[in-house]
Amino acid sequence: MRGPVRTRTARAKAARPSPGAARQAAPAAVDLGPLGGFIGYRLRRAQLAVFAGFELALREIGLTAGELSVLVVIARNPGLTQSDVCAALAVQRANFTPLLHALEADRLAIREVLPADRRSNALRLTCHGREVLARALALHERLEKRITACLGEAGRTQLIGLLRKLETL
Amino acid sequence: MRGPVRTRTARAKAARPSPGAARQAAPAAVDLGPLGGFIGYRLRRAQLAVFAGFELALREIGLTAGELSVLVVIARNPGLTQSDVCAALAVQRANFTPLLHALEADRLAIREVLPADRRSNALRLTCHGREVLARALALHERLEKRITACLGEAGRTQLIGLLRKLETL
DNA sequence: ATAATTAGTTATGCTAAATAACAACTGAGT
DNA sequence: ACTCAGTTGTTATTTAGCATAACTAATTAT
Repeated sequence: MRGPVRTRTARAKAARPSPGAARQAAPAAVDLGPLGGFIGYRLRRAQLAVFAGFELALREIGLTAGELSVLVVIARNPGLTQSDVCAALAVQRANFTPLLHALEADRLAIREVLPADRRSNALRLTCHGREVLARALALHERLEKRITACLGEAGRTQLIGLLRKLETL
Repeated sequence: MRGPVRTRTARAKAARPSPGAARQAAPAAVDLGPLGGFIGYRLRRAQLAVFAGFELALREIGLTAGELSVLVVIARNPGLTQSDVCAALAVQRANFTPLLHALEADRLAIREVLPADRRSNALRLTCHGREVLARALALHERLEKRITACLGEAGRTQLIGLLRKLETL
């Protein structure tokens, strides 16, 4: 069963110093060479950290980053079709279907067949969906706060600007 | 067979205007709402673009981003163990094994059992590996050039600094 | 009508990433 | 010398993200 509130895998095993632990010699500081200057590498490492933070922040709601993004877009643009959302978020239509069905199964969103064009569905949030979204956004806000604390307000704004430019590469 | 030069999937289908093409009404500009300010979202979009650029740039060599990063690290730090590389690149040891074996099968790297500790392997590049790495780095340079053209030299430096900060979130 | 397109779906494959379990090996303490 | 906890690399398995091809149903152009 996949309710709107899902508990992910329980992590955190509390790494004890452990008695017979062989104390690691200083990690020897591996030289990354040119890799450290690769934007792609830095993006991957940063994304790993941010996504870990995301999962931590939204654990109690149990929404995926992808699911949250879809909820936000539907909330802001009720009546969009699946293709519209897919185009907006750069998701393949084929991959969007199961994601949306999951949201529907959780009673967060509904697909409404349009009489005008019976091929496409108008997407809307349920009341419950709006509530969950509001909670999720509040939780997510904490993550962004953490990021702002890490980068500074100016740094955060700069970063977004730079990443947006990269998207048009 | 998986040679050092692999041709990935052939894309680029040249979207023709096509005769009976229904001219899309203006895409209606979906409102992303707060999503546009999510660092995680921006990271994903940027990474998509950069990785697409990576694949394009390295197509003729056929190295994965992960593979290239491993080659760079081994080249710079000959004799590292698998665990060392994994720690340096934030890769699971279990996932590293097949990656390394692929590099070995392509005669780019070798595993040398240490008499001192017969559990671990010292990793080195073959001559061929060094050659391929040099070519790969040259090709990758083009990508970084494109990125610099997109962000400016200052922007590129800023971005790397900001992403590094994010890694420690 | 008929041909071409579009919207959504299904099936499938690939890669990255995570986890658990295991054998071989090491080293520290008794 | 021996035990035992810990490490190294491996295998197997699972999951998520992204991609492509092929299909149905509905729509539009000619």
